Amino acid sequence: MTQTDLAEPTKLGRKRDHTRDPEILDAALDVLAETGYDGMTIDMVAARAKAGKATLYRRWPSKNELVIDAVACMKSNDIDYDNLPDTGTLRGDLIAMVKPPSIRDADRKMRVMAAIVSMLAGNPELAETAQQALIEPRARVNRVFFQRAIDRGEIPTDVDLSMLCLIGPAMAAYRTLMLRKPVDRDYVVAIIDKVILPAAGVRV
Amino acid sequence: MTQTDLAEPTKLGRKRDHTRDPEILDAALDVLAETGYDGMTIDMVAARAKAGKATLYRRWPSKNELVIDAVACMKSNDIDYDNLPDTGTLRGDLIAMVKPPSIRDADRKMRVMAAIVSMLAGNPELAETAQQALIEPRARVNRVFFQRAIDRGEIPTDVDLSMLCLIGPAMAAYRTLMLRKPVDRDYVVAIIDKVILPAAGVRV
DNA sequence: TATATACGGTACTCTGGAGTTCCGGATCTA
DNA sequence: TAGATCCGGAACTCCAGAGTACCGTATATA
Repeated sequence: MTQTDLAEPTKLGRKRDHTRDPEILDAALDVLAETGYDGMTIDMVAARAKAGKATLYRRWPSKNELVIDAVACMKSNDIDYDNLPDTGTLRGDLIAMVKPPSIRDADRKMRVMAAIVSMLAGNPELAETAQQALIEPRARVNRVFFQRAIDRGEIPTDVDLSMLCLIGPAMAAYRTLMLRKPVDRDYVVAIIDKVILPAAGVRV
Repeated sequence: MTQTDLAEPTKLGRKRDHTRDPEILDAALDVLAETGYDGMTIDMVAARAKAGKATLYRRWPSKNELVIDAVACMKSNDIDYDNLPDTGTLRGDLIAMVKPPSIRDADRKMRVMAAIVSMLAGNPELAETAQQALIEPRARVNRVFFQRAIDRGEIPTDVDLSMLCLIGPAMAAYRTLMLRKPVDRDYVVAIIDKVILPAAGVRV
């Protein structure tokens, strides 16, 4: 086999340790959430990940690509759509999603969203990534719950699903980003009971 | 009268043309909405206002103070709280606020909010200014409408006013900042009919 | 073993933007 | 009129941060 073989270059030298990728991306998310996009520096990320700056630039060509990858990786360890809670009532299902780890995870996502909101307009790739990683997963869970409620006859069949799915995320985002108040369990329950369920037309 | 008189220095020289202040602040808001806080440069603002950079630094000590003043000045030409529409129904009052100029104004406020969201955590003064100029005015109008509806017996007396007032702003902000879709008249009417009025407990 | 690449770490270059200074001209007071 | 301060505009200093280069060391292949 020659060195000019196209299919198998068979790299020489020490191999890149890809187990560090998630650690670096996680550090990037921490810094991003704390300081915002422009406040975040590559040195901060490298220091937090206990890595060299060159190591980061070997893996991502620029700060922008690193941030996009970091945002994208928030999607994975998220939700198992095949094993969502199924309590038999819409309220039960919605409340079941309000657990401390879920809240903490959502809070971090909010802060990351705050950090990149002003970039979305001029950065379509980042916008698309944020949509897929931060927006869509939560809406998807809600769609499952509302569809079940429709199938059970718990809520009318003519409700506006896309609108209903957004109420929770919208209220939580507004409280975090604009009002800068904590989204705790009591607040989420209040949103469910006072806004979402009435809007869904649940019998009271 | 000596020059060392404390009360009346009686400034010499050409006087500062304060009619330019609003023009400069308005230019700052345009640039802010278009490029975000960090994307905005003093040169951009000066160029758009057809002013010299020194003129800006004569009036505001730093970029941060300029932005705070610009955000604060969005509060004024806003709403006449003594002459709010009074149609006799909650729905009528809410719909009456959905006019093209009001929508355009709200859209600009949203973009400015997007531009500064990531700064709020580390900039309490800016956060307070944004609260007073962008958040509170709209909530205040809503409170008037909902209180009237309570007084008329149109909605229950035990509704959560503070929660109700946030639904509209939260849904509109989410759609603009996160989903990056336009908040047009149809969408606002849909929010009112499908979410706000059911949550308020209006008889249907 | 010789070579090539990864590693953490440090020092470097380069660019853009905040803030300052100065200019010629205009406008104010004494 | 003389001195002071404004104006728009241009040139300047200064610095932080993106990205690059190189070090000594570690780990891979041939």
